[in-house]
Amino acid sequence: MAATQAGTGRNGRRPSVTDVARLAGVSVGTVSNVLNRPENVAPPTRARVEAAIKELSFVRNASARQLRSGELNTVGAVVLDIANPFFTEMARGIEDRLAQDEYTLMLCSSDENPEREGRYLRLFEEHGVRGVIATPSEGSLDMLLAMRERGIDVVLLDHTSPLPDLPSVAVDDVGGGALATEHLLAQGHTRLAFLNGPLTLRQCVDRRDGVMQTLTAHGLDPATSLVEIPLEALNADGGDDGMRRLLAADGPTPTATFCVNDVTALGALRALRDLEVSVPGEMAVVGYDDVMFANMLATPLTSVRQPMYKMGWTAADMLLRRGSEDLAAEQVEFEPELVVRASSVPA
Amino acid sequence: MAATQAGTGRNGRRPSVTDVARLAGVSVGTVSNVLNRPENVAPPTRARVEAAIKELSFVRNASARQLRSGELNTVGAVVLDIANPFFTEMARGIEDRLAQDEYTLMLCSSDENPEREGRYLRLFEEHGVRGVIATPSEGSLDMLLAMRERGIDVVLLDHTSPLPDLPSVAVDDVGGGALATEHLLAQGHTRLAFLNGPLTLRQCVDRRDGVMQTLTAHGLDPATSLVEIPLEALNADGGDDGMRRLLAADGPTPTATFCVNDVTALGALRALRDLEVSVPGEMAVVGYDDVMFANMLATPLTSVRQPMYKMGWTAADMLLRRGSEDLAAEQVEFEPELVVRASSVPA
DNA sequence: GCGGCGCCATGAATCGTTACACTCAGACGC
DNA sequence: GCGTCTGAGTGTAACGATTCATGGCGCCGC
Repeated sequence: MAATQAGTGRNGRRPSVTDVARLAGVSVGTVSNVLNRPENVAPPTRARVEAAIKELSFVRNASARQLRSGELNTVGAVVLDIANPFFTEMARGIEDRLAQDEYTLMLCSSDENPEREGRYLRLFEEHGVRGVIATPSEGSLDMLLAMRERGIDVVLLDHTSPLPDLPSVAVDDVGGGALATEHLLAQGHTRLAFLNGPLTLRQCVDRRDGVMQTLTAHGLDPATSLVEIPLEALNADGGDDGMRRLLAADGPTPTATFCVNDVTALGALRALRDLEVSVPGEMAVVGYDDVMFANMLATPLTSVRQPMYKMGWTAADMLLRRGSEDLAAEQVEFEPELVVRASSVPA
Repeated sequence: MAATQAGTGRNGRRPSVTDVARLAGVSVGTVSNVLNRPENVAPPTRARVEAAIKELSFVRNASARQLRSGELNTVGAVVLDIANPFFTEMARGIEDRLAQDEYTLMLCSSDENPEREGRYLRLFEEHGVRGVIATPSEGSLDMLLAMRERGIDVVLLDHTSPLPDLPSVAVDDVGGGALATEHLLAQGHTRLAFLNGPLTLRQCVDRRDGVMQTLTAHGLDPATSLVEIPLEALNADGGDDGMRRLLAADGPTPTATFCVNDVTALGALRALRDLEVSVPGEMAVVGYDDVMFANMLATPLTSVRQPMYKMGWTAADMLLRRGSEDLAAEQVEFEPELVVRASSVPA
């Protein structure tokens, strides 16, 4: 009997509290109490209601619930590229911290496309998320600020905050770029290449600044000692293509390449292998992020390490703590760390 | 003036259509029309309403919207592990297909934890998602079936369907396990190891079946020719640990290892490197998935390739097409493909 | 000049849940 | 025996957007 009832699905609309109330012979208020304050309902009544819920396989309607009583335990996050281990590792950190407080995460990937990012942010807001963690691309900052004006907590991730009262978790990317460059200069390289992403991304700009500052600090002129290759895409294929373009270009070929992240470095190494250029002998390579597989590559990759998991965890933590305690905006900045491996130092 | 109005945020509640209507001097119905059927509103009126929307920085409330008019263009997906490139590549496929139809994706990671998976599925249902794409772990299948009874489209991903009318996208994992085993036997190995995940996961069971069938088909007794190592975790550390346990175990050490996926194979290779065991000389290694970095490792990894992106794309496509056309349940099965590299064949 | 037709805009009803003020019965104290 | 208190359950007004039957108004054709 229960089966016939419950199994009908698909045709009628979902059962509501009213249906449950009718079946259990109580009022809707009582059903709501069973759902939300069961201790206020006498055990026999509660049992009857629970039986009715099971019988109808009733599921609360989150929209109605939220419409009536405001808040929702969901946080939205927009990252640049979900296929990049750097971002998924951060996402894990976010998710783990949110799970502690029974929050859930809506994760979206903007593909570095501001329009897509905007669409997701709007969607989050329409859904009434409690807060947003975002790795903004250029132009979307205004939208985030506007959302904050409307009362949605915002934490920037992998992006230093441009405003004192906007919390953020970041890594000193200028320092990271400098770290990589210092290392290559110390190895005796004087002609460097930089495979970089679009300058609409803050990460790319900052790492570039670090490179530039370090070069000039060492008395080198970037115009002659640095070849910049703009990448089509910040993935392995982009890196592969960038390296091929670098090697095909006119003029003296650099002896060392700094890649703006490890995934592109992976592609660059692939191109070097295919073209039979020895690493680090003919071309030293340094990446950025130190993702899981960096130390397991054919040529283990020298990389600038970022504490990805911790960054994500911290961002989520700040968001949740802000919600409850309403404390001042923190701006956490982690220090990058150079991990030297065989791709930049001869054995 | 606009600024003072819009900038107040955080204190009052969000503006509603009523506020917009009042400011524009029209009725709520007209505001709704501007939002949903702008062609039915006279241009001057529309302009007035749009100005009011901007002035108040009004954002639609998705809960109310959905409560009244049913549907919502969101699809939920639960995958086993968001940090595994196999799943993120599938997620990209899903996302790209959904974006074509202006759908959005809520992505969650169950961590192979059925309880967590159940929580996410319930959340999806409460939110009224249009459909769910899931890589189910053991036990959650019942929940998915129940959701389908209640009218939510379900597509299984990376899981063959146990029921004729439940659509699914999968890969022949028995065949994949066989492929790997055939290959190792063809290389002359007779004592194999299998680093496998929990048998609560279908993938692990099927790949194991493929191994077993192949061994017996070749007249080998699994009891003597196969060492099974159950992994603590399906990530690099789990693989590292599993390989160490394998090497430390009593009895003759196998000469070849099949890892249930590439991420664990990466860990296994790491352990072998650290313990100075040569690959493939002393130990051949085969992985599964053929993720992006498999061919770039110190020892390029032989792996069983799965069309990850295409799987995700197809699953999303089936979901969307089902919604509109209401066609019969398809059960797509892709064929795995062995990619031989240096980790299993001496140079 | 009038019926009829489009075009626009209106506003009440509606979705499912929750909060809250309320009733009612029974227990208890004096 | 009367007031009071408590615990259990009730009924209804919100929440915010959408839908749809309704009606006013101007214009066209006969």
